[in-house]
Amino acid sequence: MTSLELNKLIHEPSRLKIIVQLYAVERTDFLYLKRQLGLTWGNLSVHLSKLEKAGYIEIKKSIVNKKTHTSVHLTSSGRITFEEYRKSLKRVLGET
Amino acid sequence: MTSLELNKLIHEPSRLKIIVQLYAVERTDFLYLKRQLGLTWGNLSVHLSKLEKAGYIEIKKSIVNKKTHTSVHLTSSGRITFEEYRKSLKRVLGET
DNA sequence: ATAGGAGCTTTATACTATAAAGCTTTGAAA
DNA sequence: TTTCAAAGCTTTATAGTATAAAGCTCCTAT
Repeated sequence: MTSLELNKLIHEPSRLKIIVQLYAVERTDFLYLKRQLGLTWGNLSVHLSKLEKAGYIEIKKSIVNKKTHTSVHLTSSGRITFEEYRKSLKRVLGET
Repeated sequence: MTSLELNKLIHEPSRLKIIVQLYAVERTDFLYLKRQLGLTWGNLSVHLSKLEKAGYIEIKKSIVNKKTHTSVHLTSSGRITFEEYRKSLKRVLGET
């Protein structure tokens, strides 16, 4: 049963989608994620903070055209953790 | 994004495992699920109630050897909903 | 100067999962 | 024969989490 544990931080739908996106493109920004996933500012902000705190993503802030610009990328820890999550998920789903 | 919605009732890890189990065997009992998934009485009880309320499973109580015996089976609605959930999940995971 | 919007963050509320306590029946021992 | 423990749950309380609302800062246009 231990091998069937699903990382809850990643399992949450919005965060799962964030990670999947980052897994594909390596780096993206706040606004793109917001539009892509249809989240509110607050919601996305909180999710990103949690993922950052866990060390799964890195958040970089810069100034572009005099506006703050937040870009996000998956850390190798995040990448590996996601791959493990996927394996667990497959085990949970089994032969179905 | 609508097609990427994950049924939260099914997405919750314990309930997902319950459904996967039922999907495989069609009918099982309370104690088996409890041992198989390593849940407490209370926890399993609550999860089953929610799944029942949603119409995904049917709970039947009977007396076996003078003891109450709770058996559970997946309704066709539950089966179909799970299959849809699986499809959504695949779409969310995409090419990863 | 100030009004409005972009780009977030922080706080509050409402929901949900887990754990603890309780309930009922049976069976065995004192 | 009453009482003690255990099986088999259910209900209630607590603690954690997600979403929504309000707030903050910087910029640009008027």
